[in-house]
Amino acid sequence: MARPREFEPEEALGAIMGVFWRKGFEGTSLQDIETATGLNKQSLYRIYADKRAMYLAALRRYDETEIARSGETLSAPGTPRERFKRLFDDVLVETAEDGPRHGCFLCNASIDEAQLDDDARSFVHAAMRRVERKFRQALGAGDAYARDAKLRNATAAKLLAFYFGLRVLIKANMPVSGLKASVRQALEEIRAG
Amino acid sequence: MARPREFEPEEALGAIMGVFWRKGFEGTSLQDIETATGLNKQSLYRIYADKRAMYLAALRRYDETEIARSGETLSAPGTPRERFKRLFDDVLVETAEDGPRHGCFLCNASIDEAQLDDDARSFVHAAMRRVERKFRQALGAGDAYARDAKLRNATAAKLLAFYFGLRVLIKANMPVSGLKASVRQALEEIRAG
DNA sequence: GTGGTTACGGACTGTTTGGTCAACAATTGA
DNA sequence: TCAATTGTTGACCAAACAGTCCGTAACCAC
Repeated sequence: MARPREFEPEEALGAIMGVFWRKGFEGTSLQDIETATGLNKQSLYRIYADKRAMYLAALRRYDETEIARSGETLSAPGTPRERFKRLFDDVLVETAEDGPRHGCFLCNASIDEAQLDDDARSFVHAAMRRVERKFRQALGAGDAYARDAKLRNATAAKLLAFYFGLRVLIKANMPVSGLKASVRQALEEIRAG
Repeated sequence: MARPREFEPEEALGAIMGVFWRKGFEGTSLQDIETATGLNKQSLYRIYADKRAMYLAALRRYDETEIARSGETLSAPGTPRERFKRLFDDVLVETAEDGPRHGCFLCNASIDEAQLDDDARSFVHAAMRRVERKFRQALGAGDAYARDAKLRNATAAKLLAFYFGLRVLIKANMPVSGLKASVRQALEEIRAG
């Protein structure tokens, strides 16, 4: 019937996610997206209505890949402390490899918020709430937290703040030794068993 | 000798700080700055070489006002726990008044980082380190921390991550009740005396 | 007052922005 | 082979961008 597409939209979305993640919404130009995907505007606009739709799709993709991966890390077997140790260790890997420190796309997006539309803003908010719920579930693997919902929720919120703060500090290039020490302490405060 | 200035540069800088704080570097146009200050471009460019110089000046102003105020909050008398309670309560005030949730300008700037020059990046980094030192000093008011430098530094780094994360969560409009509970728990974990 | 000097404000510039258009190329079904 | 349909491409657009220029207004010393 018609000419088939010469590129893979899913691959392109990966590249779009990467560039928005690194440079933010306002900081990314269509030119940047063309370069990152290897496509030109017309092909992009055939798939997405406008730049904001691309950004929203990038957020969704981030949620489906990175956030989902963190969710799996947290839901794999182990005590709460072991689970969060895995999560934090994954984050600290970013500091080891001497590449650019992206930070957390959700976190970055929520700070771009001023120039975001309502759709993106509420998506970010919802995604953060999902992460919080994952944190609660992971804590629920420990007796102390399984018994006490109030303690579980407060601890989840505290760890969520610590988690996002950690990613900001990593992005701001703070010394790794201090960050590792802070993670060690945060983990110790999670009740054993 | 010559015509005197009709505006107060210090006042204008306050307005510049406000707009960059709210909208970020890329998100703020010269037009926005003109509106915020009530000045026109020519008067602005007479004081600052370019937009980046304005941003850097805004960061400095933030450091001299907001960060300095937090420093005073932390260095006023009291146990470490009391001191951090004052700091966190100040932050939570932002959630009560139903205005826009600015977040922390340092935090916002470190995420804008991609499009920042080296001067701004290193200024943000240095300011964060100063905040960290203030945290350490505040902890030093408690015997347990005064005795154990390693514990003090790890706790300071942990509280720093929690603090920045809290500000991100506030900006992302997370429910206040959870944030308050997380603060309560973070404070409880600070050793008494 | 007058001359020298400085501040101000609007008009202007070249570039980049997000987004569109129309011509061309390639593939399919008949 | 030929129409119909779709993908790709580079040219194009108006608006917004950071930054500049210059004529005019206001002030000071004298």
